[in-house]
Amino acid sequence: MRELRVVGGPPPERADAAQNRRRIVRAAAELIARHGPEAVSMDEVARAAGVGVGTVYRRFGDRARLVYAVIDDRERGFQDAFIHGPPPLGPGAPAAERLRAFLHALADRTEAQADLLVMAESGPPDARFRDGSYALYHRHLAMLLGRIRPGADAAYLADALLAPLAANLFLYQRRTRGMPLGRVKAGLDALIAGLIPGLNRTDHDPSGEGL
Amino acid sequence: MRELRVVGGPPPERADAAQNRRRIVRAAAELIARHGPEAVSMDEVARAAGVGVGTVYRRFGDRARLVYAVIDDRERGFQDAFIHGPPPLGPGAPAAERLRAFLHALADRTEAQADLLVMAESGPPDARFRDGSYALYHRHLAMLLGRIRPGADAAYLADALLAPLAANLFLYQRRTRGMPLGRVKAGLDALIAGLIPGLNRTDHDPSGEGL
DNA sequence: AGCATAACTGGAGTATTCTCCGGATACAAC
DNA sequence: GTTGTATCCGGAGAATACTCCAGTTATGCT
Repeated sequence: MRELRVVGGPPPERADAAQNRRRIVRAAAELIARHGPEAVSMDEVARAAGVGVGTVYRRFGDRARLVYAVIDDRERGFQDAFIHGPPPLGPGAPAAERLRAFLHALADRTEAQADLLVMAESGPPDARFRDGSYALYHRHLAMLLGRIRPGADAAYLADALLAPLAANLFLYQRRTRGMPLGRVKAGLDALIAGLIPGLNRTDHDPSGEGL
Repeated sequence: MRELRVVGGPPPERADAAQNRRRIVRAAAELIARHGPEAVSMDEVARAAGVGVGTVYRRFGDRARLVYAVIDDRERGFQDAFIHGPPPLGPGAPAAERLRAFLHALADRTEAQADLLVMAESGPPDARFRDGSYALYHRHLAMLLGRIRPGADAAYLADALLAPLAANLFLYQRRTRGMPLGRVKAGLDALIAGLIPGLNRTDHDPSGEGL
C-alpha cells in the first residue's frame, strides 16, 4: 500500500536535502552566535555547513529567510505559549488581558532577538511579512481584537499594533533614543488603552508595574 | 567686514561641491523617473551626473540618503503645509483635528512616494529615522499629542503612530493584502480614536467620508 | 598675485549577495 | 539489480554597494 501525496501539495523533500537544511541552519546559528549577526556572510555559512553557496540559496531563497529560520529555531517555545500556554498569555484570560500580555511578550522577544531581527528585516522590503511568524502574530492579534471591538477593522489594527515592534524602530528607540524596555511596554499600553472599552480614560499603568 | 561662521557649525560647502550635489540629485531623479527606482545603480547615477562614484558617496554617504534627498526635493511643499499652511493641517484647528489631518496627509504622501520610500528605507536599518523629515514628523506629532493628552508619553506615541506608515508595511497592505487607501486612513482613525478624549466610544468615521 | 592647506574628485579595488547550469545523486518503477 | 529521471549540488560568474587614496582644485590669508 503506497501513501498518496496530497493533491497539489509540494513534492516531498529529499532526505539529503533535508539534512543539508539542518546543517545550514545549525552552521548559521553557530557562526552568528560566535561572530555576531552582521559579520557572517553567506559564503561563510556555506563553507561551515560543508555545502556550496548555491545550495544555501536553493534551500532558503535569500539571506532574510535563512535568518528567520534561525530565529524560528530559537523561539519555538514562545510561538505556542500564546496559543496553548497558561493565561494571561494563553486562552482562559479575557481578550483584553491577553492582548496586553501578548504585546509585552512580543516586546520581550524583540528585545531578545533584536540583532537577528534587524538583519532579517533588511533585504527584501516584504521580508518581515512573508515570514510565517508574522502571519501567526497577525492572526492572533486580529482574533483578540475581533473579540474586543467587534466593529473595528481587526486586520488593519493588527498590522498597526505590530508595526511599532518592527525591529528597526525598536532598536532605534532602545539604543539611539535610549528608551528603557519598560517605557516601550508602557507606551504600547497607552496605545491599546484606547482600543479597549472601559480603559480609555486613564493614563495610569493598569498593572501597577510602573515603567 | 567678514561674516563669521557659527561656532561649532559645519564648514561651508565649497561652490563646486554644491553644484555637484545638485547635479547628482537631478540625475538621480531623472534616472529614477525613467527606469524605476530599483533599476538605478549608484554607478549609473554617477555617470549620468558626470562625476565619479566616490563623489556621490562623499556627498550622500549611502544610497538611502541619496534617495531621501530626491524625496525631499519632491515634497518640500508638504513639509510646511502642516507647519505654516491653513487648517485643518496647519495651525488654527484643534489639535485633535490636526492630528487626524496630518496622518491622512502622510498616508497620501506615502502613497505617492511609495516606491521611492521603500528603496530609501532599505539599506541601513536606521535609514528612516536619521533622515531629517522623520524627525520633523515626529516632533510635530509629539507636539500635537502633548496637547491632546498631557499625561501620555508623546515621544513614544509619535513613533508608534508613524510606524504603521512605514513604506514597507504600507506597500504590503496596499499591494499584497489589497487594502484600499481609504481603508488605511480609516484604520488610522480607529487607532487614534482611543487617544482622543471624547471620541473613543464610536467606531463611525467622524468625517462621514466612509472608506 | 602667490601660497598653504583643507576639501574635493574619480576610478580602481574590495566585499558581498545572488544567479546559472553542467554534472552528480537519491528515489521510484520494473 | 538496473534504469530513468526529477531533484539536488556546488562553484564560477555577474551585479552592485561601498571604500580608499593619489592627484587636483577651490579658498582664505598675507
